[in-house]
Amino acid sequence: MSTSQESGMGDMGSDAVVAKEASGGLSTPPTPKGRDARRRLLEAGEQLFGEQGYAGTRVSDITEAANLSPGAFYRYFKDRHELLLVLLTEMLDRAFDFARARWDDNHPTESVQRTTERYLEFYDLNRAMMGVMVEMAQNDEEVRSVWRQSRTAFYTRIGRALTRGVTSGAIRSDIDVEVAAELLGSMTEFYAFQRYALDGDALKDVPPVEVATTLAELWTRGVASK
Amino acid sequence: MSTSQESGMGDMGSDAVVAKEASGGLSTPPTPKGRDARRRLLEAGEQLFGEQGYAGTRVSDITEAANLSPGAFYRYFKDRHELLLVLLTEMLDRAFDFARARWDDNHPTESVQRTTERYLEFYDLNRAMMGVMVEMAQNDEEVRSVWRQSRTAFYTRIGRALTRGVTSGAIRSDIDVEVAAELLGSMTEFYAFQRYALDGDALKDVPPVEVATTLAELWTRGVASK
Amino acid sequence: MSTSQESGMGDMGSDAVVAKEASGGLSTPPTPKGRDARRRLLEAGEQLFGEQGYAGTRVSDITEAANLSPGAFYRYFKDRHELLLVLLTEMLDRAFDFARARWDDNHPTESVQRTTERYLEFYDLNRAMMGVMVEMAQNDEEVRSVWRQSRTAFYTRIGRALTRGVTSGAIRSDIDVEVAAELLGSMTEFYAFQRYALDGDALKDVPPVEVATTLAELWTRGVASK
Amino acid sequence: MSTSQESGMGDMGSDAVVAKEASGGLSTPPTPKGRDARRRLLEAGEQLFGEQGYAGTRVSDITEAANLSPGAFYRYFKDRHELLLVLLTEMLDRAFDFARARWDDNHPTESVQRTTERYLEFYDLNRAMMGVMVEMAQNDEEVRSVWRQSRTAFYTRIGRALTRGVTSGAIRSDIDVEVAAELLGSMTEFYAFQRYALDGDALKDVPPVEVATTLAELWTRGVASK
DNA sequence: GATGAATGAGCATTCATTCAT
DNA sequence: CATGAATGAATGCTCATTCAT
Repeated sequence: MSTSQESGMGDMGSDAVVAKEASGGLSTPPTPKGRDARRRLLEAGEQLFGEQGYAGTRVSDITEAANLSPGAFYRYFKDRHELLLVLLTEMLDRAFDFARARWDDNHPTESVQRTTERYLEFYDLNRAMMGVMVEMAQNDEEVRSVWRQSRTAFYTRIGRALTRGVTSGAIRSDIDVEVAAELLGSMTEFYAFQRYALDGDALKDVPPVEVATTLAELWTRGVASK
Repeated sequence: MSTSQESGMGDMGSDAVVAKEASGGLSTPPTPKGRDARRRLLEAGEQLFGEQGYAGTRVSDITEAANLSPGAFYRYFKDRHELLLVLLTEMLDRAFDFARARWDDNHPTESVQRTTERYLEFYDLNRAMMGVMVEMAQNDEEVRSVWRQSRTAFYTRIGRALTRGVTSGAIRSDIDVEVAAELLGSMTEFYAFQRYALDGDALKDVPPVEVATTLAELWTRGVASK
Repeated sequence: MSTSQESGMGDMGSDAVVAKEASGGLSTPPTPKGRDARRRLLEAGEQLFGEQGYAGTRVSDITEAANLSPGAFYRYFKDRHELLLVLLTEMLDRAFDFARARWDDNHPTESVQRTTERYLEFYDLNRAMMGVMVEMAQNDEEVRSVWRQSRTAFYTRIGRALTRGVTSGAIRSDIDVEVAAELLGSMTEFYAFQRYALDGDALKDVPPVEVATTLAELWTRGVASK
Repeated sequence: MSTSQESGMGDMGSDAVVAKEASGGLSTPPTPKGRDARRRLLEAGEQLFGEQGYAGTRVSDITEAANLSPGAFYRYFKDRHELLLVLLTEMLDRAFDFARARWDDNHPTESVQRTTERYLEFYDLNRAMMGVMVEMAQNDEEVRSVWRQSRTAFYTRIGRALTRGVTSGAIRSDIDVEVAAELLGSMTEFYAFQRYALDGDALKDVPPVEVATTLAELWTRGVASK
């Protein structure tokens, strides 16, 4: 019989995406003053990239918002692009951890629902940067790469849960687990993307909880009436 | 009893997205020479936007590829952005028509599978422009708008099929049809997006047909074993 | 017996240094207007590089002097550096032709003197750009290269004259013709350089003609009294 | 009768160029630690200016190579330019001393040869900084000045030797001693410059000794066969 | 219809130098 | 003595767009 366990979806967790910031600027300034400046740049970058997109944000916008001179930026980041990568990498790492929820093999529907809620919540909170990531992925191999790694980590986690479900008999054994994991993950991710990033949540009066419920239902039982 | 009918998924089709090109350039040049020039610009634009993204494609790249001088561009399009919109609009219209498949209420799984296959095929063929659309949607309300209309048309079509299924008893009546339609559509769309536009199809050895099958299965029966 | 002949010093002439300007901008604009603009940029560049050095001359200085907008520059030259190369190449070609003088094997001293006078005259006229060339040669391999080719052409020409002199018995046969050619050419070149480019001619009250005479004497008879 | 004497070429030597470093930084720091830091900066500067040119060398490059923080530089030198001047001045002083050789009025050819060998050797050793000096002379009056003073010292030394030679009858009295001195010095200097600084010694298989011999021959006897 | 010359705003980045600690 | 954070002026280059021919 299956047991309730912590993080049934796997633990590729925190190191799924490797930090990458050594190249140009100081990732860990030696003095408190420096660390503070770096932090302010990070915050300003997230804010502005989110509001105006990557292309629409000038380095000088960022330094201004961080109360620094233009030149100071380059002490901490090689260029605008490196700042973006740091921001995205950190966000994806947080997403992976955030969406991790207690998984109960005996109640897969509820488990999916819980995870989905968490995911939607995170997406809602980070919708702006998610949009930036999508924007950039098209022409930027590095962004594509960090995103791909993150998705892979998610799909792997889902795949493990499915596999365990197949073993325990809770999940049908006639489906391609890997493909199913990608499809199910895609369903959640793109729903979130279009709801929060693309449509700006404007017309959606359906509460996320209900979406999570429906999604969990579809996940586990499909649309068939029997 | 249910009947087999053309386009069970709805018919918001061709006029779902309204052509929009009257503002600046001649959408239908009077002379054959002019029509040819315009066509060449359209082709060059699709080619280059797809290869290098919108931001990475200069007007002069396009006119060069179309064997025209830079100035000539503005006889046919108000600006670079209008060309993009024309291209996207036409593509989305074609997508909607292309993915339309005979729908059999008695065999929903097969119907979904057929439609999905068509959709993936279209996406594969137009992956480059799909990527451009995603890139642009982030910061461009007009692009967001044409895309949203297109998605809405799709979801509506799916929703109608679900409603008909509920009526006929083939589909569970306890789900939110609208949300379900969005989720199911999202699953397909994002899978296609990440497979073709983001990952470049590189590592995918699973044939699209199999994906369509799995997806149709999940659609109709979910993952639950019983 | 030796004969008087045209250009006894050789004829590596006009193609000693190959023009190189195809890379970035239009070396030959199709319209007269364009050709005129390019010419104005060339003239302004020569003027300003000469007056303020390469490093001290901004592209905007040049376009301003040429009555053009900053952007226009790049229609005709890839960048500031290409303009410099065009200017230097053309100047060195002219120098080689300019310094060519009728050479009389029976009167080597007079021949050297004539050539030297011409050379000094040319240097005087082009002192500014000569200085720029020297400035740039230190860190710019391309400049070094065009200069080296030009010097080589000169030394070869001198070497031929010496060889012919050896054959005719007018020149000692116990010297290394090649080394001698380099040394003799160096003497002239550096004298000109320090006189015109470095010292600005300020303190020199010795007329060039006298210098040419002395140099020709040293050339042919050295300093020994008998 | 002529006598063999030390440094027949004159002794404007060591003080020909006045040290100039009082303005901004400590030319002689009080503590051993400070003296060491200053020395390291000097060494790093010579190294880097030589390798990358003046324009290509940042203050931070120098301080980094010297294991100091950027700010520390300004304790020892007013600015980057002052460091250069100190370096050049010292080098030119050393050059003047180094090239000094025993002069024998009875054997002028050998004396010239010896001096030339020494000069070429020094140039070879200091080619990098020589190149920097040439680079800078174009636009920097101070550099021009220290160089001019150094050359003048050399030419004066040569001129004295010539004058003495005229007096003793070893040298023709019909030449302009001053001009001849400049020309002869130029010949050596520019040969060295183009050989070591410009062409990088790459293609030169003629050993310096042979060059010195040929040069001494040309110097004393010219190219005329009798 | 087409050309190509001209525009000029826009922006990332560098680096010598200063200064608080 | 030394550090390292901060400055901010300076500038080359791009490219969408206009317009005279």
